[in-house]
Amino acid sequence: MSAAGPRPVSIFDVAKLAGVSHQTVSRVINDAPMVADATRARVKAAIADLGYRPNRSARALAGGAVRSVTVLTTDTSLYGTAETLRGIEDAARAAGFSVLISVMDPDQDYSEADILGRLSHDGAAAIVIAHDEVTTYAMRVLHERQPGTTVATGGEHLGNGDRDADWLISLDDRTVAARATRYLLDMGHRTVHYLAIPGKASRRTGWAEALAAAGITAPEAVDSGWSVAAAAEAATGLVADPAVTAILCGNDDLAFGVLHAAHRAGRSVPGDLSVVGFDDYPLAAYHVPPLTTVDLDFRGVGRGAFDLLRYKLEGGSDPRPSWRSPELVVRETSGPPRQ
Amino acid sequence: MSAAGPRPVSIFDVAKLAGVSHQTVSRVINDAPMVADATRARVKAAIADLGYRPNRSARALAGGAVRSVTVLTTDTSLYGTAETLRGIEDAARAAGFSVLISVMDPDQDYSEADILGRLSHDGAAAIVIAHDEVTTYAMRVLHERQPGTTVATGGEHLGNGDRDADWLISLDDRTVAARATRYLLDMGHRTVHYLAIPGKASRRTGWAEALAAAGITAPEAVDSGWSVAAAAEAATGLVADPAVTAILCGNDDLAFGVLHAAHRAGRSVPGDLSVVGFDDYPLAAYHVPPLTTVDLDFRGVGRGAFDLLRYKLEGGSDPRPSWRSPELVVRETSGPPRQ
DNA sequence: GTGAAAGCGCTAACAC
DNA sequence: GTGTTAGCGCTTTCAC
Repeated sequence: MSAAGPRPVSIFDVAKLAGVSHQTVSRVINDAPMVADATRARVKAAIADLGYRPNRSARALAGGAVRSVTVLTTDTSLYGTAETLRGIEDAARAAGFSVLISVMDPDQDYSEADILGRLSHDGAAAIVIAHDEVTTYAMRVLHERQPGTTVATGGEHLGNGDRDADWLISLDDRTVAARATRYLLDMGHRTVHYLAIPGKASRRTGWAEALAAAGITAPEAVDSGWSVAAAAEAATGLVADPAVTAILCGNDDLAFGVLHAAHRAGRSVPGDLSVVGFDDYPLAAYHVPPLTTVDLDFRGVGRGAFDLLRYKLEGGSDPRPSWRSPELVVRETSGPPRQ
Repeated sequence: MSAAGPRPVSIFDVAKLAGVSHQTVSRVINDAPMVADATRARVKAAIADLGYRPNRSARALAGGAVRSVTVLTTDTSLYGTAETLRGIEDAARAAGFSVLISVMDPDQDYSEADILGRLSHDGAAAIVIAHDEVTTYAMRVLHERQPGTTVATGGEHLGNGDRDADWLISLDDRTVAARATRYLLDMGHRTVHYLAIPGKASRRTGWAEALAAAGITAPEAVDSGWSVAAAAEAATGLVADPAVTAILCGNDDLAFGVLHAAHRAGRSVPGDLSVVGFDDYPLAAYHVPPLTTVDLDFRGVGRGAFDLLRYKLEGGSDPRPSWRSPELVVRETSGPPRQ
């Protein structure tokens, strides 16, 4: 069952074959200058011959550049998380970093030690994709214990205003939630209901603020879980009420759930009911009818998070935000209310 | 910009504080026997006091148990991949393994060295989620070079029959594709068309075989890309043809694309056209109308892949398959053809 | 039970 | 340009 095999080839084997010292081999594999071209060629040949591959553990131990990031998150199959992860990966790969992913259980209680223990070593570079209590806690702990090597994305700001800008990247979903709410109001809806997703407080805030700004008392937000099924369930009361003509949803899964519930309740969309989602899943544009929603550039944010981390780690030029701002995408699940 | 900080606490610091040798500390953190209870307690206290955390690189270098897996794949945001990854993570986490993920570019050409170089060291444990050319190649290379530490999932069998069973885990989508085809035929459709997803040859094969078994000459399969958009585009010809009454799709995204195209073409589902997907996305059941599709237990397969890997690495009891078999889930996008 | 010595594969710092 | 030496933090093996 065990897979021992012969001892893997090391830097010394290469050195011997090439007739140089192991240090020269090290120089070659690290593209260091100060190696004669002829020597370099000889070493490279030996490397190819032997199929030598550097051992990252040894490299890390010896104090070489680390070139790896640990991503902490709770659910890699959620659209937003998956896309953010994708963005991180893309950027990390391009920079020659490897990415470790550490998935936490949203229903478990973690200690500081639990969280720190997920890193491969003390002070290891980390990116937290924060979108719930557990990951928000992880983000706090890591930022406090190792601010120089931690970056987070998606999390709500810690209330430090701009001081968070050097480690926390987030999309301004609050403003765009307000924008979406106003859009519905402007079409003539008397109010807008909100189907809330756990954690994303800023979306709810934006919605409430837009209502307040219009002089409307916000109806009670309805809480839903993350899944389409939970949303369909949570929205049954809402869709059954003829007075409800517009619903803003915490994300597209919830919107799909609402659409399903509305269909079952015999309410037509957008005739009887306008539904607006959040996230712009790839499917949203191809749904029947196509879903009005908010485009959120998760992948861009993931890339941005990695760029920022790398800047903290290695310096270089200040990375400039490279992600799209959230934007309302009006499609066919929204319209003016029926007279 | 740099994040130096004080030297992290090592095993020696703990040893000193606890008044023992570093070796004893090593024993304690590895739960080795042969340590007096009093000593153990003292060491544990020192560990907590100092906030000591073992360095995984050092551990790996020194020949300790590795406890990490590298997952190779191309697209972490595809449903099947994301779910498989999730299954691997769940199982890995439960077993105390950390998971590294290495994303490859589906459009790039890789050499053997490129692939081997993605592992943290020679012979590092790897799981390949194979679903396209690049990952299939990676799976071949790794299996050939380090069969004892490689497991793959999703890939088509290499034609070795049962000999692949100890490293390749795949769902039998061929049989269930045939089953889905027969289901449509049995309802009275004269033939079934197939919208093909790249790579998944066994699904196409199952479809073709079922048709052949019914004495029907298979129509030309229509190739689509992975995205909903590509599918909607690819299916325009199909949905425009009134002779086409049933379409089996390579996955649910493609099915959603077909549904979209059908709607645009003014064909009703399932009245004019039956559509069957593959994968059973969470959304499928809540789509309007709910999508007939095939349930594929990716998460179970991911878990199974990890269990198998661990068995290869550490022995123990032979892991038994723990995933659900693929099954056709009939919902509301399929029915008998109109007379 | 516990400690001392050696070494994993590599890079850093220094010599030449 | 290149080689030598000394660790990185840990686990192993072998003493006691």
